[in-house]
Amino acid sequence: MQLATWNVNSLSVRLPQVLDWLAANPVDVLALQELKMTDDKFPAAAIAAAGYSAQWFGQKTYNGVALLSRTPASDVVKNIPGFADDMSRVIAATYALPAAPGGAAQSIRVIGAYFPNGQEPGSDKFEYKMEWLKGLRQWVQAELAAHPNLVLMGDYNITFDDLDVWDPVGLKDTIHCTEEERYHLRALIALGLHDSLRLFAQPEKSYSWWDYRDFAFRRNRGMRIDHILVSDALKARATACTIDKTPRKNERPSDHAPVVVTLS
DNA sequence: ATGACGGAAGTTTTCCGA
Repeated sequence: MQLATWNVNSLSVRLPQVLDWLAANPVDVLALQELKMTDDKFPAAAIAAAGYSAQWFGQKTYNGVALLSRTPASDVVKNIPGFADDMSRVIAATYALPAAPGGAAQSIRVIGAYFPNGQEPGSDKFEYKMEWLKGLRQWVQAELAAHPNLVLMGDYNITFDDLDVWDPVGLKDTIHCTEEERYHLRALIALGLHDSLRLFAQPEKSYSWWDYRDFAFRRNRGMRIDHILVSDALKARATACTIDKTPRKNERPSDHAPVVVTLS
């Protein structure tokens, strides 16, 4: 089974690339972020024609998340229960999980999330990011208790450490790299989650986002801010995790690349 | 120090992203 996450920076613009990518990478579940469209504009028919069912949660202009899947979703939740939010940032669903060898059929809980950007430490948007992170953690803790097989994936807008940053000195304490943000990321890990990418050997300077400006992709000046966190039970089944830079080489790319995890 | 690029809204310039 494969699951992936991709911030597409406008699904209207990127739909052909998403369909091309799915044709080449027929993952079981794909979480999308930054749809930047209202729900009535979601291209459900084109996605169904590609063999995927979809759950989506959009809004005008900004944000918006979706889950595309080979099998139907159940128990869909939009945004964080108990955390009032007028932005569409979270969508969760449950899917059938193929039984492990000799085991019984199971289910997998998938949470796709577009974490707040935060703009600048000390700003109102940064404060909102901190409150959102607290609300998310409280809810994910309860979800983990209910669902041993859990994946939390999306655009976290946080780096774990210097390895995730092309210029850790120049970008020290700037947005995505502050100690406050990283505290919250480690707190998610402390719930019993694991950073899929670091379970496996990776190329040096592996990033998932590059600025559109200044030839940042060509110079590999990026950050790793898109993550797939898996629960203990799924860590035992994880066999690979990769960042696919191929779509970032398209003519009109998203600024993010997809991240893919493989489970046995 | 600033802006660079890209998208949306919407109409010419502004907000926002990361």
